[in-house]
Amino acid sequence: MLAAAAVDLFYRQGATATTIREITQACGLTAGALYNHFASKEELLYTVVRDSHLNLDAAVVRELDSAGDPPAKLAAIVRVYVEQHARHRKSSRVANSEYGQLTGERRAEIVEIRRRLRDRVTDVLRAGERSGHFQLPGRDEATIVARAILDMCVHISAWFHEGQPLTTADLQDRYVTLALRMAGST
Amino acid sequence: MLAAAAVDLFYRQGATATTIREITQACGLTAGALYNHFASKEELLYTVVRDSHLNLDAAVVRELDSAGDPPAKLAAIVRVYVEQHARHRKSSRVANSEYGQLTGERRAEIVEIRRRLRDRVTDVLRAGERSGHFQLPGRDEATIVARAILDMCVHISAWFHEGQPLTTADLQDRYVTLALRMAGST
DNA sequence: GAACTGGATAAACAAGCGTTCATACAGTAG
DNA sequence: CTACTGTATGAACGCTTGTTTATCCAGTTC
Repeated sequence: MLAAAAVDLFYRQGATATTIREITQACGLTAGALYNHFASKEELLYTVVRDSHLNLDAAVVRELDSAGDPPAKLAAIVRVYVEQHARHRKSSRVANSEYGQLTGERRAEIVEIRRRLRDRVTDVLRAGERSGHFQLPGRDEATIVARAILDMCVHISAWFHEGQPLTTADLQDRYVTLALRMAGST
Repeated sequence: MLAAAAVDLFYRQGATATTIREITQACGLTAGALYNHFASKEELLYTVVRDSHLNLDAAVVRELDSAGDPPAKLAAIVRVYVEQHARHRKSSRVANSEYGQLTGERRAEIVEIRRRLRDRVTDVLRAGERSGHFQLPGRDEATIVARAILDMCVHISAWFHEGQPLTTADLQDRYVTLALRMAGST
């Protein structure tokens, strides 16, 4: 409940610009009540950001396992990313734009998850390059193309919202096509 | 000088998390001195954000005029975007991630510039679709493909920094290729 | 040299921040 | 009934925030 209110406010105003009193008031509580559930404002942000990243990572792993060749794997990843950033756009956007406010170990943990997520895409692109399924636009380009694909997928959360005429499923189809084209899928 | 220090701090910490005293201290001044140059913290942010947007817009218009067919125009836009977001990554990133903190008329002005920038890309994609240079992945997809291309270009500023082995010029070439592939350039 | 200007200062301001704490109260267990 | 746990409260804490103000000083202009 508190976490949900926090996501909503962080999404609209940014985490730094959002007040403990705003968050608790949105749940009909007073400021002090928050500290029965979270040790600090940063821990609350950390919880929200980590949950979003872990959900995404788990979904990617799940879909990756049940996909076959590199094009199928890339399509699966893109499908998951679009789904996550379209359907849970508030928490996803908070996760992506506010994780930098974390400090120390918490920040390091999130950065590590993000590196892992990026590597999964890079690995698929490299495998596809070797197998001849993909033709990337340069030498050792997998990391760059991975970043480009992820940037375009992640930032859906900044502008998309479900409704006429474009559904999440539509968006998934379009973005899979775009990603495969970027990879030079044959 | 003050604006440059502000860009640097906004880039590293976010605008809300950055203090007037931090900005002025970075220039060897005290807090009050800022108000000889800017009416408020928001006006300082506004100046920084607007300058970045206007520079980008001017560069896009200039290059667009001297490019021929739709593929050349799309390539020109991507070149400008990559250049701007790679070489001036701090101010670009601040412009893109902090403009939402502006309020009222100032915010409306920036939102309008951003819409115009997006429309320039959409128009090129539509023209290329009509002329047969492009084949977009669906019906009336120009707006979506435009967003995807811009998202991937803009967010270079979050991870790129000039150096070995990848130069800005390299990145421009790669991203032009990616964008043309996304548009289904023949 | 008098008048004016632009820009700097230290000090203060009210408001708001995240956080703590003593207290209270409802529900559950023994 | 008693003890305990979980959670809420309101008031306070010390600190920081953006901003204002009276004052000062170095140049420039006449």
